[in-house]
Amino acid sequence: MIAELNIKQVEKISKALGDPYRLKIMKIVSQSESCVQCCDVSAEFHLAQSTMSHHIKQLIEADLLIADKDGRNLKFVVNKEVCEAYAKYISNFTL
Amino acid sequence: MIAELNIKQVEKISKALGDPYRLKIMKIVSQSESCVQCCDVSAEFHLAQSTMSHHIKQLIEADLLIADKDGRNLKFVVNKEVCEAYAKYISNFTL
DNA sequence: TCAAAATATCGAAATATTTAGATATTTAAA
DNA sequence: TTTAAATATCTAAATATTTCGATATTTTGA
Repeated sequence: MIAELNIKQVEKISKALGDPYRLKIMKIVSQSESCVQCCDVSAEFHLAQSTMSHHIKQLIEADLLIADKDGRNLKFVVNKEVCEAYAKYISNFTL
Repeated sequence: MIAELNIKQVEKISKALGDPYRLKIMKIVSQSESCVQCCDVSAEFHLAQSTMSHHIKQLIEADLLIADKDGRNLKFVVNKEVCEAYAKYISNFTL
């Protein structure tokens, strides 16, 4: 269980989510049964490979995705704890 | 009750939250008992008035704050429904 | 070992965001 | 009615982000 996000983390997560491609990546990963790889996600977009790599890196650095290098592939899943902690932080604005 | 946010709205809200000043504004407004005004918030930051105005505008345009012009003041409160809808959208990444 | 696949990194151009100062607008109060 | 207060808008500079192409790295498979 993640304690609480600090404001710097919330800023970074918000920034990571403030892009249409990265939001779609989150959706794809979250809706997939198993781990997803970069090349799976890339196939869905008309973006250069280096651009995709950059977007995915931002999601990983914001801790929204957990990545695991598997051979020459990079697999990832949604970091549920961080998503929940972030959602909770936002919800607290309504108290 | 707000139906569901679409991805464009989520992107806009995330962008609005991806800035330290705007996050602090949300915190101040959410923690205040009553309505808050621009000049109250401005007092907390070392930013030009035009810059504050710009930040607040972004929060209002993202529907995170509801503003109400009261004489020469602009009062605002947190838009709880939108915050909840946004938090829910994020939470759904963990399903 | 060599070639191909998957991803990462670097450099640079294009675009977007942040910020402040100057000025405008609107309203309240003297 | 004049002045001051609160906020908004415009412009331009500074900074950050997005994107791509080229190249590097790592690993698998022939």
